[in-house]
Amino acid sequence: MLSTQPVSHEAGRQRQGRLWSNLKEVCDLLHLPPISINSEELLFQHVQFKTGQRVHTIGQPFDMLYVVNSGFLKTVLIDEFGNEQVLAFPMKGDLMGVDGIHNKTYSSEAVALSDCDLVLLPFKKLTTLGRTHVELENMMYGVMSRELVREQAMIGMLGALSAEARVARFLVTLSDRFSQMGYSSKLFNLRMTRHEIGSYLGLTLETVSRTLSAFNEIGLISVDQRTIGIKDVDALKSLRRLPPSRTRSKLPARAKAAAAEAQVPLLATL
Amino acid sequence: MLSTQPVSHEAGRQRQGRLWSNLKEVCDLLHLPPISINSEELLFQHVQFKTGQRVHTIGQPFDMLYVVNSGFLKTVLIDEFGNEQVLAFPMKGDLMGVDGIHNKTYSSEAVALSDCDLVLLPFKKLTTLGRTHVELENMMYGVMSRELVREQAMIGMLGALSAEARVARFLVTLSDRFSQMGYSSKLFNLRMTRHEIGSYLGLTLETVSRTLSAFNEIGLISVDQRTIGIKDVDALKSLRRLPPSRTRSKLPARAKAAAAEAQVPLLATL
DNA sequence: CGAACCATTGACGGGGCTCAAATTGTGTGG
DNA sequence: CCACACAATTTGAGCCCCGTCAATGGTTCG
Repeated sequence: MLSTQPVSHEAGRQRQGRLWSNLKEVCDLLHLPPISINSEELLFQHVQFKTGQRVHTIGQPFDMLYVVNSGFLKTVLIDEFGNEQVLAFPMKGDLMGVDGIHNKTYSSEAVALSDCDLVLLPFKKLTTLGRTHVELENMMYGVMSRELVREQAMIGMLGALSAEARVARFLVTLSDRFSQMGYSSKLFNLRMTRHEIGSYLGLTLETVSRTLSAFNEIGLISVDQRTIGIKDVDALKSLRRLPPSRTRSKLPARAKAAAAEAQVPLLATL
Repeated sequence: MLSTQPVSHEAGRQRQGRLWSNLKEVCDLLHLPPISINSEELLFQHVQFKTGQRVHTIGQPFDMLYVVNSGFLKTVLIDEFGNEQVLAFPMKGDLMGVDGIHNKTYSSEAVALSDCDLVLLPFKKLTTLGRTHVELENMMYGVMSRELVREQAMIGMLGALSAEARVARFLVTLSDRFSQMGYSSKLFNLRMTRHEIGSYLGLTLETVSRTLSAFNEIGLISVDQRTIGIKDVDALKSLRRLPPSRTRSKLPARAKAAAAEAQVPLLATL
């Protein structure tokens, strides 16, 4: 039902019956300092996608980047057996399509999980413009680097955290994102299935479901189908565990602040 | 010992007592089409690092990209407990430092696993130059996008493959890389410890060790400490398994070629 | 209103982590 | 060059987390 999703598109204006955004609005969306560019007339077109529609598919010729203005999506890899591997859940302010630059074809698939409004960024246009506007060029590099850092963090999580910790982090991250977007950080609806969450976190859907139920029972959250209430953010944030432990480096003087106080004793002890 | 490591540096020339490379040589190193740029005099300095030395550390101000000309390294994340998470094992032709563009500080640490020779690419110089040379700019975007795609594949692996499959893939990838570099693809030395491999693959060092021993026993490889002999590449390549299975998408008509013939029945059945 | 799809929960087993010890390799100082 | 300390690797035993299989009920949508 998407009841909590706003229909208003702050960024964007009508023109020729469609929505368009100027560069400043795109920068705002990406959480980047606005670029003082003379060409105020530079506009980017929006496109709408309905739930279930594909924004781009694997192998499709690349020519566009996309910025999410509203709505929720998933990006997935498809392996040789047809299995989906969820890579991310892009939402407002996220950039999509960067993986297509290399090879000139998209290497992932983007699917709308709800009705979406996306800003189209023709890549050629962007680079051409960047050549004369240093700030734009820096923005491009910055955004791509940010994506890379994000993925590195993801690798770190998949490589080092337990199922409980992954789910907890997932919830905290979602909460933060919703908060950024002006929604409640304490109560929100998941736009994806347990299956998709599991794929994203490297877990099965049953483990995701069980972990959510466990969090619910000990009062960290409330769960009702796709409605999640965050009850104890701090507990969720500090919930860790190190299955591949003994992975400690021998340079203890490194942790910026061994300020990691006593951790929640994890669920098993309850 | 590094007995199999060549001391020669194909790319690079002496000048002022140091090694320098021009743009064409850098492109070759990165496996990119050579850029026909007029400034033949454009040279990039090399720097040498000894085993154990850090190329850059987390938080250090960013201003350089690095291309590996020879030697082996690891890039790592450090979590709040001081634990290392290995992100990659850069070797000849790999680019390092891209994660530093965003935030102007490196978000990972690069450590030399052997004596190394790196080409320094001052980022400012690169972008400035890219503004007047479209090809160079495209190269920059392309390389960054390639890194991103690589990390996406890594996420897919960590999220979907069993321990055996991860180790098998790791070996095949290494074999390919060594082959590319002109070494034997059938016999090579690991430059990293079991611990580092485990961190990279999201496993414990014991699991890595046991898996290698198991591969050895069934004749897929030979193992003697850090010397690996590849006996049956095809078996290693086709060795998969899908712990988070049932992850099959409901659109079976997708797999580009259900050409996935019968797989090796995995170790457990032997 | 029925047919998918989705979520929850239980039972069970095994893959991989933990703890432990023995062996071998590696680096450093005398 | 050798001896010693330490790091790396291997291997075993045990167990627990989480994947697998299965059944039920709820939700959605044509």
